[in-house]
Amino acid sequence: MIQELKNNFGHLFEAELLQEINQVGTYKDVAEGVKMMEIGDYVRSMPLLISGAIKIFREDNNGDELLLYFLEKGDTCAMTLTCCLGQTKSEIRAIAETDATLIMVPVEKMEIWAGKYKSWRKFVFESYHNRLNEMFATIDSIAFLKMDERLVNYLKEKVRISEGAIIYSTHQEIAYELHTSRVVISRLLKKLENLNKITLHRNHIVIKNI
Amino acid sequence: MIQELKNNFGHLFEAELLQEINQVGTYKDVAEGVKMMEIGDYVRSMPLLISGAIKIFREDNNGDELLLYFLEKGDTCAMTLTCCLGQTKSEIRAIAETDATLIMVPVEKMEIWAGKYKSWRKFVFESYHNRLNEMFATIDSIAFLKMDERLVNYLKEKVRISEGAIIYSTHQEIAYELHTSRVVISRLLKKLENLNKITLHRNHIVIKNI
DNA sequence: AAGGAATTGTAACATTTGTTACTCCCAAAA
DNA sequence: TTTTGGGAGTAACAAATGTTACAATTCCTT
Repeated sequence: MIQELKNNFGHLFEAELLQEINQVGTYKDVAEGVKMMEIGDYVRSMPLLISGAIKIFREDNNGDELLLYFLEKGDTCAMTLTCCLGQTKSEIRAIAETDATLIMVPVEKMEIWAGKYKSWRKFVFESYHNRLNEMFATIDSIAFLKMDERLVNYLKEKVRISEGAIIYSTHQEIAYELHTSRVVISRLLKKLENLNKITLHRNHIVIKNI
Repeated sequence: MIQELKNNFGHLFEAELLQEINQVGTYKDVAEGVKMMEIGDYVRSMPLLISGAIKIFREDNNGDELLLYFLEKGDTCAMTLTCCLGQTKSEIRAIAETDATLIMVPVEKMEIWAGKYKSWRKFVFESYHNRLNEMFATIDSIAFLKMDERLVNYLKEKVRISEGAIIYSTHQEIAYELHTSRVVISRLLKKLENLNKITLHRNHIVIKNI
């Protein structure tokens, strides 16, 4: 594990901290599609993402979902950070977008390290900063953009995350994540296909030049 | 100033930290309507809000605004926190919603105190947590609610912040903050008036039973 | 007092988004 | 092979929101 740690967090943390993480952290593999955290859950450990991607959702009272953002290699979950300290429930749902590997760190360490290591503080603050910025991007998207532009951004993000030009999603799944209806997504996707930006297939979409 | 500090932050910080804040912080009064931070600004000091309320805006490329949330007594600005450390620009605009008083703390202290005082770390983490939760509320609002419900929530929040049943805003101002058009707001306000929940006047709105 | 700007009310219409209903197609299961 | 269910295409319609236009009112300035 220490090697994985160095590869992904070596530039952030000093050797001593890496060593501590190595001692108390536990390795964890998560398969694509697995729910890693549910709204209302209490959090007992803090994830450091080594590989793969996690998608973070918000849900309203009617069970309607909205994709907020993705976590990637080198990220951690900002919600976890304060949930630990404050003993509050999770406000979000986390689902593995791809197969992922993480290191789980016991929550007690988080606060201890924050007092002990400047690099850890920097990491935690930057995590918050990144998450806030992603929330801003999400808000910009839903507040200022129309659904067709939101869809294009979504497709771009999916391509970036999956590192391939094929998106394996159904129209219904996309509709859930953007909080709209399947018919609306089908309509807009068809427009994009007519513009020669994508090609549509059953269960997958090929991105050509978005 | 030390007395103001004790009143507003005494339950959070130990005496030694209060003393430090008192030594390096400077008092600042801000009049209602004054712009306190602009998008793109670099931040050099961190505000601790003693009284009054600050409204935080997001803006898109076309200059369209959206109200994100309010800061109140005992709050600080989460953006400032990481902008300081990371030397990044502000992503938001801050405008005094009411007359306000704050204590400005030099940014260098923030990181130093984070290493030195557990209570300061707790304060900073909780600030992030609160801001994230406010962003969630904002996202819920624009993603899941229709404009009439958003408007009602907005009016409730305004009443709460101003601690009075009269809102001194024009329809146009409300439209800007909710990122819609004046006509839409006038239409919805009129409906609320017909439901006997508010009464409309030139330049102000009386909230009866929302 | 007159003029002008800001505020509000309202109608008419356009656009965007959501909903319903039906079709066809494909793939896995029986 | 037939059945079954999910995925996708599309039309028709409904609802929500945005836009334009104009009138009426109030307030401030000249």
